[in-house]
Amino acid sequence: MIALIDCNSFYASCEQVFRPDLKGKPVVVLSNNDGCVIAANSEAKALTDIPMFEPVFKIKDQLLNNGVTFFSSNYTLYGEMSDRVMRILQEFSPLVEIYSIDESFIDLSGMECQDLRAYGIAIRDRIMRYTGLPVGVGIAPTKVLAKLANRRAKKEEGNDHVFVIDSEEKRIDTLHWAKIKDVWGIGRKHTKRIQDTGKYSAFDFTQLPLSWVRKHMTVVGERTWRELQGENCLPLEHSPKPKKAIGTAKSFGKKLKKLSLIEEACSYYINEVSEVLRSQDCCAKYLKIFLETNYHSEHDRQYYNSITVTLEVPTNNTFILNTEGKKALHQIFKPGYRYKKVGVCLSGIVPKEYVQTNLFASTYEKVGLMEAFDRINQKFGKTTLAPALMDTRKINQWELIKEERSPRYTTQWKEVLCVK
DNA sequence: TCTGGGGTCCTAGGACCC
DNA sequence: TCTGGGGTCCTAGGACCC
Repeated sequence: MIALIDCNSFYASCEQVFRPDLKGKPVVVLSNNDGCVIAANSEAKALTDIPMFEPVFKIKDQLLNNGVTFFSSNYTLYGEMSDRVMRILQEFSPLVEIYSIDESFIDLSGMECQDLRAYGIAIRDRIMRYTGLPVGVGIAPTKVLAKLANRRAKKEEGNDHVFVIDSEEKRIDTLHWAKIKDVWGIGRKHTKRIQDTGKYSAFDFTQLPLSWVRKHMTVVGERTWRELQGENCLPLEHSPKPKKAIGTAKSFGKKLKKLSLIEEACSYYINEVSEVLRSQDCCAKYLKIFLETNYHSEHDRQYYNSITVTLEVPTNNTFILNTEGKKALHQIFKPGYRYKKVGVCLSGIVPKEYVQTNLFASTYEKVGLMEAFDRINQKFGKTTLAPALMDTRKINQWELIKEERSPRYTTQWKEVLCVK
């Protein structure tokens, strides 16, 4: 058996943990740049029908009139709260697959004879007691069924956020209960295609011939179909796989026309992604830089361009990547546009001990330089050392807007909650 | 005026190899 | 006149996830 543990309205719940005055009140969390709603707690969802990813400016009045509290996203806080939850889960199973910031699959094989519902309740209660975060627990023989069980745990009254599929009757019953779009792995496009054949429940989907599923939804759809019948096709991952691509691209706080400021942001992102790359002991062969204007805006002239640089020798050196990135950016930058976003993406990622060197390469790396660079930044703070191109004093000229960010309660001494 | 960010997997088609 | 057979690698596009 597999359990899926998922935090309820995770970002909003994290904010509420440190603001007990907001208990039982509507809370929403906004995306970067305070652009869209990305999380809303049940009170906020109940109050108004808040569509996720709706631009905030369109619904701000509606939210304010209903006394909803807003937060800008505070990923430092959410990431650290997530670590706490995942550590607790390790007390319940030797195998925990962290699937995302707010959910994990855990292996319960060998425990089938136990009272799994009681076990699920114990997980739910311990996480609440240790972190203050509410979670839902779904337990079933496969991942896709565990996802459905988790959904039912939360949505159906009387389950107290724990639901177990441990018999054929419960499996069939849950498949009838679930709509097609509730199935993990079936998104908007496939839902529509399936509904066009006159099928509406997850059960109906399992009655479609496999040949149809295979033809229209490839092998990915076939796995989902099989998992719903109780056949395991998606094994738990024992260890996190190294990333195949590492990228970052954020909208500027305001539209930028000047190349020099875009350069700053670009070097900042390169610094960030190369640090992630080094943390997994890898090097990258390709560096992609892209630049874009605001495609939502009708009156602005539009421009998008990207360039992928093939590095002579795969590297994770911030300085080499910065030099290459700057050259690439100069090639695609065209004056006269109001730019909204610059992005960088590293790919062709290989473990650093397998890097294929090049006899004629002109780059020369100082051994140990980046290790020292990272250690100093870990000890004294994120940008204690940075390439000169990245002028941290100018950051406010392009950085994202986060007007309502809560304190970083758990990671900054100066921001620790004070109890009187 | 203001519209998120970071990923994965699969397939088809083209270019190329011997 | 007749024009093979077995591959790999890369990219773009589509679908999905949180």
